[in-house]
Amino acid sequence: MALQLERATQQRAAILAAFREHPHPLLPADVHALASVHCPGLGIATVYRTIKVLLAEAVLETVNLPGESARYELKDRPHHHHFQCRACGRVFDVPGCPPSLAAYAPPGFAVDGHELTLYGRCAECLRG
Amino acid sequence: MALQLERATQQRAAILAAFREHPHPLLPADVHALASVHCPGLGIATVYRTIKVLLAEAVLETVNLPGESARYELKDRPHHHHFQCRACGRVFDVPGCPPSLAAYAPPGFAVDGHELTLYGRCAECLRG
DNA sequence: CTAGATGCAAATCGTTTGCCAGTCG
DNA sequence: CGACTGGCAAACGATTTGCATCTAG
Repeated sequence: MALQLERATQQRAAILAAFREHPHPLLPADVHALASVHCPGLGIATVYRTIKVLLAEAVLETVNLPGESARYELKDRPHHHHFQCRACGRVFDVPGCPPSLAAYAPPGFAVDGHELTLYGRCAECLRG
Repeated sequence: MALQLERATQQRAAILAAFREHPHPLLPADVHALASVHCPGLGIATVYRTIKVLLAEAVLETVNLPGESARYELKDRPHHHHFQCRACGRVFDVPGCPPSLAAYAPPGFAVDGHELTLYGRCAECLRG
Protein backbone atom coordinates (compact mmCIF):
# COMPACT_ATOMS: atom_id res chain seq x y z
CA MET A 1 0.00 0.00 0.00
CA ALA A 2 2.95 2.30 -0.55
CA LEU A 3 3.04 3.68 2.95
CA GLN A 4 6.79 3.90 2.69
CA LEU A 5 8.90 6.10 0.52
CA GLU A 6 10.86 3.56 -1.38
CA ARG A 7 12.20 5.94 -3.96
CA ALA A 8 14.40 8.97 -3.55
CA THR A 9 12.71 11.64 -5.58
CA GLN A 10 13.37 15.31 -6.17
CA GLN A 11 10.20 16.32 -4.39
CA ARG A 12 10.94 14.33 -1.29
CA ALA A 13 14.40 15.89 -1.13
CA ALA A 14 12.96 19.38 -1.56
CA ILE A 15 10.38 18.82 1.16
CA LEU A 16 12.95 17.49 3.61
CA ALA A 17 15.23 20.40 2.77
CA ALA A 18 12.44 22.84 3.65
CA PHE A 19 12.19 21.31 7.10
CA ARG A 20 15.94 21.30 7.63
CA GLU A 21 16.32 24.91 6.60
CA HIS A 22 13.48 26.12 8.81
CA PRO A 23 13.80 24.93 12.40
CA HIS A 24 10.26 25.65 13.50
CA PRO A 25 6.83 24.11 12.90
CA LEU A 26 5.64 24.51 9.31
CA LEU A 27 2.18 24.47 7.82
CA PRO A 28 1.66 22.29 4.74
CA ALA A 29 1.22 25.51 2.77
CA ASP A 30 4.58 26.79 4.10
CA VAL A 31 6.27 23.56 3.11
CA HIS A 32 4.75 23.81 -0.33
CA ALA A 33 5.96 27.38 -0.80
CA LEU A 34 9.46 26.64 0.49
CA ALA A 35 9.93 23.37 -1.34
CA SER A 36 8.61 24.84 -4.59
CA VAL A 37 11.73 27.00 -4.76
CA HIS A 38 13.88 23.90 -5.17
CA CYS A 39 11.26 21.94 -7.04
CA PRO A 40 9.05 24.08 -9.30
CA GLY A 41 5.65 22.68 -10.13
CA LEU A 42 5.46 20.74 -6.89
CA GLY A 43 1.84 19.90 -6.12
CA ILE A 44 0.23 20.57 -2.76
CA ALA A 45 -1.18 17.04 -2.77
CA THR A 46 2.36 15.68 -2.93
CA VAL A 47 3.26 17.76 0.10
CA TYR A 48 0.39 16.25 2.06
CA ARG A 49 1.17 12.73 0.86
CA THR A 50 4.85 13.07 1.70
CA ILE A 51 4.17 14.56 5.12
CA LYS A 52 1.93 11.61 5.89
CA VAL A 53 4.63 9.16 4.89
CA LEU A 54 7.29 11.01 6.88
CA LEU A 55 5.04 10.97 9.93
CA ALA A 56 4.61 7.22 9.58
CA GLU A 57 8.39 6.88 9.38
CA ALA A 58 8.74 9.06 12.50
CA VAL A 59 10.90 11.52 10.59
CA LEU A 60 8.40 14.29 11.24
CA GLU A 61 6.15 15.00 14.17
CA THR A 62 2.87 16.88 14.37
CA VAL A 63 2.60 20.16 16.26
CA ASN A 64 -1.01 20.84 17.12
CA LEU A 65 -1.93 24.35 18.12
CA PRO A 66 -5.39 24.86 19.52
CA GLY A 67 -7.72 26.21 16.88
CA GLU A 68 -5.22 26.05 14.05
CA SER A 69 -4.41 23.52 11.41
CA ALA A 70 -1.59 21.09 12.08
CA ARG A 71 2.03 22.06 11.65
CA TYR A 72 4.98 19.69 11.26
CA GLU A 73 8.65 19.67 12.20
CA LEU A 74 11.60 17.30 12.13
CA LYS A 75 11.58 14.87 15.00
CA ASP A 76 15.33 15.05 15.54
CA ARG A 77 15.24 17.74 18.18
CA PRO A 78 15.20 17.42 21.93
CA HIS A 79 11.93 17.60 23.82
CA HIS A 80 10.45 21.08 23.71
CA HIS A 81 7.19 22.99 23.59
CA HIS A 82 5.81 25.90 21.66
CA PHE A 83 5.03 29.55 22.01
CA GLN A 84 2.60 31.30 19.73
CA CYS A 85 2.60 35.07 19.37
CA ARG A 86 -0.92 36.49 19.50
CA ALA A 87 0.20 39.45 17.42
CA CYS A 88 2.05 37.94 14.48
CA GLY A 89 0.84 34.35 14.80
CA ARG A 90 4.30 32.86 14.48
CA VAL A 91 5.24 29.78 16.46
CA PHE A 92 8.53 29.44 18.32
CA ASP A 93 10.16 26.44 19.94
CA VAL A 94 10.52 26.62 23.71
CA PRO A 95 13.30 24.49 25.19
CA GLY A 96 12.77 22.80 28.52
CA CYS A 97 9.71 21.40 30.18
CA PRO A 98 7.94 21.89 33.50
CA PRO A 99 8.77 19.04 35.90
CA SER A 100 6.43 16.29 37.03
CA LEU A 101 3.49 17.12 34.83
CA ALA A 102 2.29 13.59 35.33
CA ALA A 103 1.49 14.46 38.93
CA TYR A 104 -1.46 16.48 37.72
CA ALA A 105 -3.32 13.52 36.27
CA PRO A 106 -6.17 12.02 38.31
CA PRO A 107 -5.21 9.11 40.62
CA GLY A 108 -4.98 5.82 38.79
CA PHE A 109 -4.25 7.41 35.43
CA ALA A 110 -1.02 6.70 33.54
CA VAL A 111 0.54 9.63 31.71
CA ASP A 112 2.81 8.91 28.78
CA GLY A 113 2.95 12.25 27.01
CA HIS A 114 1.85 15.84 26.98
CA GLU A 115 1.50 18.97 24.89
CA LEU A 116 2.06 22.47 26.20
CA THR A 117 1.55 25.70 24.34
CA LEU A 118 2.32 29.17 25.69
CA TYR A 119 0.67 32.29 24.30
CA GLY A 120 1.68 35.92 24.42
CA ARG A 121 3.82 38.38 22.51
CA CYS A 122 7.15 37.60 20.95
CA ALA A 123 10.13 39.88 21.55
CA GLU A 124 9.84 41.38 18.12
CA CYS A 125 6.17 42.31 18.41
CA LEU A 126 6.75 43.76 21.88
CA ARG A 127 9.38 46.10 20.47
CA GLY A 128 7.33 47.15 17.46
CA MET B 1 -20.83 44.31 15.67
CA ALA B 2 -23.52 42.30 17.45
CA LEU B 3 -21.00 40.61 19.65
CA GLN B 4 -23.51 40.54 22.47
CA LEU B 5 -26.65 38.58 22.96
CA GLU B 6 -29.13 41.35 22.74
CA ARG B 7 -32.19 39.24 22.21
CA ALA B 8 -33.41 36.19 24.05
CA THR B 9 -34.49 33.87 21.30
CA GLN B 10 -35.79 30.32 21.36
CA GLN B 11 -32.77 28.99 19.57
CA ARG B 12 -30.30 30.61 21.91
CA ALA B 13 -32.19 29.25 24.89
CA ALA B 14 -32.15 25.79 23.33
CA ILE B 15 -28.42 25.97 22.65
CA LEU B 16 -27.61 27.06 26.19
CA ALA B 17 -29.88 24.32 27.52
CA ALA B 18 -27.90 21.75 25.55
CA PHE B 19 -24.70 22.84 27.28
CA ARG B 20 -26.32 22.88 30.72
CA GLU B 21 -27.82 19.44 30.28
CA HIS B 22 -24.59 18.01 28.95
CA PRO B 23 -21.56 18.52 31.18
CA HIS B 24 -19.10 17.43 28.49
CA PRO B 25 -17.23 19.30 25.81
CA LEU B 26 -19.61 19.32 22.83
CA LEU B 27 -18.99 19.42 19.12
CA PRO B 28 -21.06 21.93 17.13
CA ALA B 29 -22.82 18.96 15.55
CA ASP B 30 -23.67 17.60 19.03
CA VAL B 31 -25.06 20.97 20.05
CA HIS B 32 -27.14 21.09 16.91
CA ALA B 33 -28.57 17.63 17.50
CA LEU B 34 -29.31 18.28 21.17
CA ALA B 35 -30.76 21.74 20.72
CA SER B 36 -32.90 20.65 17.78
CA VAL B 37 -34.97 18.57 20.18
CA HIS B 38 -36.16 21.73 21.91
CA CYS B 39 -36.07 23.86 18.79
CA PRO B 40 -36.97 21.96 15.60
CA GLY B 41 -35.65 23.42 12.38
CA LEU B 42 -32.65 24.95 14.09
CA GLY B 43 -29.95 25.64 11.52
CA ILE B 44 -26.35 24.57 11.94
CA ALA B 45 -25.23 28.06 10.96
CA THR B 46 -27.10 29.47 13.92
CA VAL B 47 -25.30 27.05 16.19
CA TYR B 48 -21.93 28.23 14.93
CA ARG B 49 -22.96 31.89 15.14
CA THR B 50 -24.28 31.50 18.67
CA ILE B 51 -21.23 29.58 19.85
CA LYS B 52 -19.07 32.40 18.56
CA VAL B 53 -21.10 34.98 20.45
CA LEU B 54 -21.04 32.92 23.64
CA LEU B 55 -17.28 32.56 23.35
CA ALA B 56 -16.93 36.32 23.02
CA GLU B 57 -19.06 36.73 26.14
CA ALA B 58 -16.88 34.19 27.96
CA VAL B 59 -19.94 32.03 28.62
CA LEU B 60 -18.35 29.17 26.71
CA GLU B 61 -14.76 28.09 26.33
CA THR B 62 -13.05 26.10 23.62
CA VAL B 63 -11.65 22.64 24.28
CA ASN B 64 -9.10 21.79 21.62
CA LEU B 65 -7.96 18.22 21.18
CA PRO B 66 -5.05 17.72 18.83
CA GLY B 67 -6.21 16.44 15.49
CA GLU B 68 -9.90 16.84 16.29
CA SER B 69 -12.32 19.64 15.65
CA ALA B 70 -13.02 22.09 18.45
CA ARG B 71 -15.44 21.30 21.25
CA TYR B 72 -17.07 23.75 23.62
CA GLU B 73 -18.17 23.72 27.24
CA LEU B 74 -19.62 26.16 29.75
CA LYS B 75 -16.95 28.25 31.35
CA ASP B 76 -18.37 27.93 34.83
CA ARG B 77 -15.53 25.80 36.10
CA PRO B 78 -12.20 26.81 37.60
CA HIS B 79 -9.01 26.80 35.53
CA HIS B 80 -8.17 23.28 34.49
CA HIS B 81 -6.55 21.25 31.74
CA HIS B 82 -7.38 18.03 29.96
CA PHE B 83 -6.28 14.44 29.82
CA GLN B 84 -7.03 12.34 26.78
CA CYS B 85 -6.95 8.56 27.00
CA ARG B 86 -5.12 7.04 24.06
CA ALA B 87 -7.18 3.88 24.38
CA CYS B 88 -10.77 5.08 24.64
CA GLY B 89 -10.29 8.63 23.37
CA ARG B 90 -12.29 10.17 26.20
CA VAL B 91 -11.28 13.50 27.64
CA PHE B 92 -11.10 14.19 31.36
CA ASP B 93 -10.71 17.44 33.23
CA VAL B 94 -7.48 17.83 35.19
CA PRO B 95 -7.68 20.28 38.09
CA GLY B 96 -4.67 22.38 38.97
CA CYS B 97 -1.90 23.80 36.92
CA PRO B 98 1.92 23.65 36.95
CA PRO B 99 3.43 26.81 38.48
CA SER B 100 5.43 29.48 36.69
CA LEU B 101 4.94 28.20 33.18
CA ALA B 102 5.84 31.65 31.93
CA ALA B 103 9.44 31.06 32.99
CA TYR B 104 9.86 28.67 30.06
CA ALA B 105 9.35 31.31 27.40
CA PRO B 106 12.42 32.69 25.63
CA PRO B 107 13.91 35.89 27.11
CA GLY B 108 12.05 39.00 26.01
CA PHE B 109 8.79 37.17 25.36
CA ALA B 110 5.61 37.99 27.29
CA VAL B 111 3.37 35.07 28.24
CA ASP B 112 -0.32 35.68 28.88
CA GLY B 113 -1.86 32.23 28.60
CA HIS B 114 -1.26 28.54 28.04
CA GLU B 115 -2.85 25.22 27.16
CA LEU B 116 -1.80 21.86 28.50
CA THR B 117 -3.00 18.42 27.48
CA LEU B 118 -1.84 15.17 29.07
CA TYR B 119 -2.01 11.84 27.26
CA GLY B 120 -1.99 8.30 28.53
CA ARG B 121 -4.40 5.68 29.80
CA CYS B 122 -7.34 6.37 32.02
CA ALA B 123 -7.93 4.29 35.14
CA GLU B 124 -10.68 2.33 33.47
CA CYS B 125 -8.67 1.34 30.41
CA LEU B 126 -5.69 0.38 32.61
CA ARG B 127 -7.89 -2.07 34.49
CA GLY B 128 -9.51 -3.55 31.41
C1' DC C 1 -41.92 49.38 13.35
C1' DT C 2 -36.71 48.24 13.05
C1' DA C 3 -32.43 46.39 14.20
C1' DG C 4 -30.90 42.18 15.11
C1' DA C 5 -31.45 37.06 14.40
C1' DT C 6 -32.44 32.94 11.58
C1' DG C 7 -32.43 29.50 7.65
C1' DC C 8 -31.02 28.05 3.57
C1' DA C 9 -27.76 27.60 0.15
C1' DA C 10 -23.62 28.87 -1.77
C1' DA C 11 -18.92 29.95 -0.78
C1' DT C 12 -14.50 29.03 1.66
C1' DC C 13 -10.68 26.58 3.64
C1' DG C 14 -7.80 22.83 4.55
C1' DT C 15 -7.14 18.15 3.36
C1' DT C 16 -7.84 13.79 0.75
C1' DT C 17 -8.54 10.94 -3.24
C1' DG C 18 -9.13 9.22 -8.18
C1' DC C 19 -7.03 8.97 -12.27
C1' DC C 20 -3.63 8.97 -15.64
C1' DA C 21 0.96 10.19 -16.94
C1' DG C 22 5.91 10.26 -15.56
C1' DT C 23 9.98 8.24 -13.32
C1' DC C 24 13.11 5.30 -10.57
C1' DG C 25 15.48 1.06 -10.28
C1' DC D 1 9.52 -2.88 -18.24
C1' DG D 2 6.25 -2.21 -14.10
C1' DA D 3 5.41 -0.57 -9.83
C1' DC D 4 5.94 3.36 -7.28
C1' DT D 5 5.17 8.60 -7.64
C1' DG D 6 3.51 13.01 -8.82
C1' DG D 7 0.28 16.57 -10.76
C1' DC D 8 -4.23 18.08 -11.50
C1' DA D 9 -8.76 18.52 -10.37
C1' DA D 10 -12.74 16.82 -8.26
C1' DA D 11 -14.34 15.26 -3.83
C1' DC D 12 -14.93 16.14 1.04
C1' DG D 13 -15.99 17.60 5.76
C1' DA D 14 -16.05 21.50 8.76
C1' DT D 15 -17.06 26.21 9.17
C1' DT D 16 -18.49 30.82 7.35
C1' DT D 17 -21.12 34.12 4.82
C1' DG D 18 -24.76 36.42 1.58
C1' DC D 19 -29.28 37.40 1.43
C1' DA D 20 -34.20 37.52 2.00
C1' DT D 21 -37.31 36.70 5.78
C1' DC D 22 -38.84 36.75 10.37
C1' DT D 23 -39.24 38.21 15.24
C1' DA D 24 -38.24 40.22 19.77
C1' DG D 25 -38.65 44.46 22.09
